[in-house]
Amino acid sequence: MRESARTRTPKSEHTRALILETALGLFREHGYDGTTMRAIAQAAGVSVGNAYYYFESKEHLIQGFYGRMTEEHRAVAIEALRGVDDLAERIRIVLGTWLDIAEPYHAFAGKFFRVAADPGSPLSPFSAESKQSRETAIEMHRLVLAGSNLRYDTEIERLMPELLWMHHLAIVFYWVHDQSPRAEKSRRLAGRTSVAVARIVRICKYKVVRPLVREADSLLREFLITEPDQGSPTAPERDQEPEPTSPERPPDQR
Amino acid sequence: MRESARTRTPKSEHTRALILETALGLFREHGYDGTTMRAIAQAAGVSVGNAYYYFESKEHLIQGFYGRMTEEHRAVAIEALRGVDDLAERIRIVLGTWLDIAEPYHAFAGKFFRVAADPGSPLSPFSAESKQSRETAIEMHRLVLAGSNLRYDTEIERLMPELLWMHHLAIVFYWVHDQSPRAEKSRRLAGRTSVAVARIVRICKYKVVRPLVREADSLLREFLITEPDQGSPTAPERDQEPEPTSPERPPDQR
DNA sequence: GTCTATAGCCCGATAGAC
DNA sequence: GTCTATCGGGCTATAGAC
Repeated sequence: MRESARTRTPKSEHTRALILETALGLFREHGYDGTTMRAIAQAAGVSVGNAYYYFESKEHLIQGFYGRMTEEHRAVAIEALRGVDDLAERIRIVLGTWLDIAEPYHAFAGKFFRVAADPGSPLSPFSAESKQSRETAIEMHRLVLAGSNLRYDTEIERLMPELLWMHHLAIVFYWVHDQSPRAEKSRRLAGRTSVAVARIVRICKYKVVRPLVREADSLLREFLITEPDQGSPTAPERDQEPEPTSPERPPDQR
Repeated sequence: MRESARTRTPKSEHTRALILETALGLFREHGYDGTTMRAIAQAAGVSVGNAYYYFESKEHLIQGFYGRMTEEHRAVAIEALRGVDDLAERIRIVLGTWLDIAEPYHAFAGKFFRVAADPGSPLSPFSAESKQSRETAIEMHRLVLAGSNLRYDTEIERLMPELLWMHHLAIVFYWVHDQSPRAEKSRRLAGRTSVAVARIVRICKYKVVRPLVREADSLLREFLITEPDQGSPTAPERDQEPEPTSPERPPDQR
């Protein structure tokens, strides 16, 4: 049922990539809804059935897109971060490069986002299927911190990468709704919040906010951190886990 | 083409309500995808065409649901708030009553949320069509504040209702992903964040965080408040801007 | 303005042959 | 792995009744 992410033959790799590229091109040109699977198949020179052989559904094409973009962003961002050690600026760079790369898909991003928001969807940023992309993204934020000259509070140290990732998600959320010309508003917002985030990190040292920081830390650990073993709010992830406690998810999912 | 929200004849009101109730019942029973428009029409004893006469699309049924629930929640919450003046508790009550009311639709909430997340959708909490529900909700949070015994900082006073509303949205977001038995995790989270929010409000008085507060205020005003002034409840929306630079917004929206 | 009935388009998805 | 044929369901169209 679930074909493992990489099937080895180079032929199939090629076909898969071909279908994905074709689809993304058409999405950019005619939008997501405006592009039919038939059109994708035809443009790629394959049959509809074959397209479905590689991508379980039209939405899974989006996941392919997401994965590809995460990889590309990682490479570009790491390059752009070289030599910069101010935390705020580093954060801004990561966001800025993301906005650059995502720009061509802005119009289509709404549909992407919609699908990603469905907790049952494999495209949810919290889903098991997105794990790879998610971890790539979080890992990159770890680098953002590691390369900065800022001493941050150790209490939230472990959570910082996740927090920065969520900051990223928040900007993405804003961007999806942003209709300003070159997404200028999103860029300015990213610049401002980057500074604010860095400032918050700095402020955590002060005593007045200590209890708040501690509470935040506790909250995040209890409700957000999904990794330890089982329960993300989202889904059971490990394949070996045989349908844990809630067999009740009704027939909505596919 | 757009029939304004209330057509007065009681007959049509009744039919509309009938269709909506029937649909929600079926959604609860078979899920959103598992319920066809044909089935809804049949169960309600109307024709498919008639269902579409009242609801532009299947998704618009969700909007009807959202509006109805907002109304119901308002009534229940206001009642439950009576005599309580601790801010944290008041916030918790609003969230708790919402979770109570929403509970039966939890399984179907994923689909609801998914649609709502599409910025182009009339169902987006930020859309013109959702304005009524949105303002009802924000207005209620104004009451939450007004009835509390807490003196909050005047600088962010005007923004507080919106902020509380966003806090609410955040909890809803968590809830949608929450698979714990009676949404217990969401409830506990709501309780904890309510206290945290009240604490943040209180902390705003301290000098260390002054610059941060000012920055937050400025950020929110610039990037969040979308309605300059033009909004009367009946106002035309001013939604999609002319798009001088990129005439390419493709045919995705409806 | 409200409603029925039905035939049909379109497109995502699937079955099953090769 | 790849195809063609077909299905299911959202949505539309039409034509007419009250």
